[in-house]
Amino acid sequence: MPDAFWQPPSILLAVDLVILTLRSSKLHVLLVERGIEPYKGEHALPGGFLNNVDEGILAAAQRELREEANLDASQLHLEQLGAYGDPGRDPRGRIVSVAYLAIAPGLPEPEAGADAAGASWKPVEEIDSGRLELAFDHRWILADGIERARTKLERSSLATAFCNEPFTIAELQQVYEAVWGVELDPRNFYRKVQGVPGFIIPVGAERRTTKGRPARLFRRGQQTVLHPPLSRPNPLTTSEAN
Amino acid sequence: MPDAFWQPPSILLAVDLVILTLRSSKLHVLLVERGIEPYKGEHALPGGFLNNVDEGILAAAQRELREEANLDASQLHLEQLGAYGDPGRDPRGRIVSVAYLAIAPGLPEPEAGADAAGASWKPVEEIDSGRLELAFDHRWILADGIERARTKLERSSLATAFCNEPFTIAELQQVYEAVWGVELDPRNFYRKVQGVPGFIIPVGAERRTTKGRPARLFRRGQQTVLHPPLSRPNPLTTSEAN
DNA sequence: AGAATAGTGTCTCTAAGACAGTATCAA
DNA sequence: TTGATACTGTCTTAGAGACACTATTCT
Repeated sequence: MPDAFWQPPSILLAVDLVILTLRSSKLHVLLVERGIEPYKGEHALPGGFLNNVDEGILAAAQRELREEANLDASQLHLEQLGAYGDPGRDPRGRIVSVAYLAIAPGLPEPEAGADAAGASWKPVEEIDSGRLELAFDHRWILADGIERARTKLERSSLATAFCNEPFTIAELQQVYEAVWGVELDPRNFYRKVQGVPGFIIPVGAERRTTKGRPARLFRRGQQTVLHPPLSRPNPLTTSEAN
Repeated sequence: MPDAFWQPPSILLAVDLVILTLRSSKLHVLLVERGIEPYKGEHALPGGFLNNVDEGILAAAQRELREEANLDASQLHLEQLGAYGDPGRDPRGRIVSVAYLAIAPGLPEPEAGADAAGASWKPVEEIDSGRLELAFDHRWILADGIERARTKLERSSLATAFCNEPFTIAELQQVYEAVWGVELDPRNFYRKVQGVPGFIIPVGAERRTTKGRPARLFRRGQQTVLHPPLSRPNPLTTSEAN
């Protein structure tokens, strides 16, 4: 029990970014190679400390997005994941990190030529298969970010944040398949996506150059909450797993 | 851009608790009356600073749950909501608060006879109708907590955390009705709830004393993710609202 | 018997999933 | 024409919602 002379402890606050995108139909995350100790040379989520005591947490996340990933926060989906503050998560001392989830469309440049050298997109599969290790507790932050994206695809229009406008329905389907890690029937996907009012809007001009029949082009609709939802295929229940 | 002599700013870290329960079929939240400035005399969420630099954030939340609400964290659902750290949210300086959502079954005692005098259950309706104002940004934290509970009722067994065991299906229905703020058809509710494998388990002994036919009693099942989900009645879409 | 609460059955409609078939391009 | 991709239609089944009905208690 704190007495009259007790003072609350001071803590260092950082932000970390889980930036997801789709590259060649696979879910990727932006990682940086750490230039300083601890974990020097290892891969980590981009992030950093608050600049000063007056900087907002979201503002810090937006700044890091620009500095470390060369991305413009105003064009991206950005939401808070939560605070990660286990004592001992950072060997330098008590550091609490607020993690943010950012969703970016496929970028033209392979990676950002930003301040932080060594930023690169990595397939998330390499991390949760254990082939690629992350510094600190970033593996768990990433897992939480992916899980957040997975569930939000069902009832929100988050999937369109992975796409450059205009996009085709097949591109949108690739988003769902990559994030959920499943295959979807294109025919049913077409019907369902088109049936959600305000999800995607056909842009007058159609077609695009590939092989085969040209696809209609769409842009994001105004609706952010999807009804009916695009439900994820049944996860196995514990009783069904055998 | 930080130079070589730059040091990250130190910050004070607090935890705040959104503790929800059901009292006479209405959703209630536990509030304390602040005994010190700022906002002295006003209502606020229970919470407080980290005790020391080695205390975990979750541990601090569990401690506050015990100190301020006299509740045993090991018996309760407790999950993190997120970090609230806008500069200016606390007039004492830069204080970042990590909010937690706790779900408690209806307690036998009307309120906790704990250290913090003046703790009391308030209907959440009084707050978001604006009749009761909260200190700091606690109104928004509470709103986020309620929203989290609402969405988690659909796909998780969170609803049972509001119930003392054993419980009846009608009691469980009241949870859904109070949190969602809707009326549900009891007959359809029975069918759906019973149809979710592992959600609720009939405890051998049935019946209970009321007026009318005795109700069968249930306890929580082992399944935490519900399939099929209990879907919330359609929110009006923007196009439907007129 | 009547009121009250608990629980079942049945019908309709929407939406999910499976899958056949058609359309429009390039080579 | 063939191959490839885009898109449409149709059937079956699961689940949502509406609502009539039966069951078991108390007074």
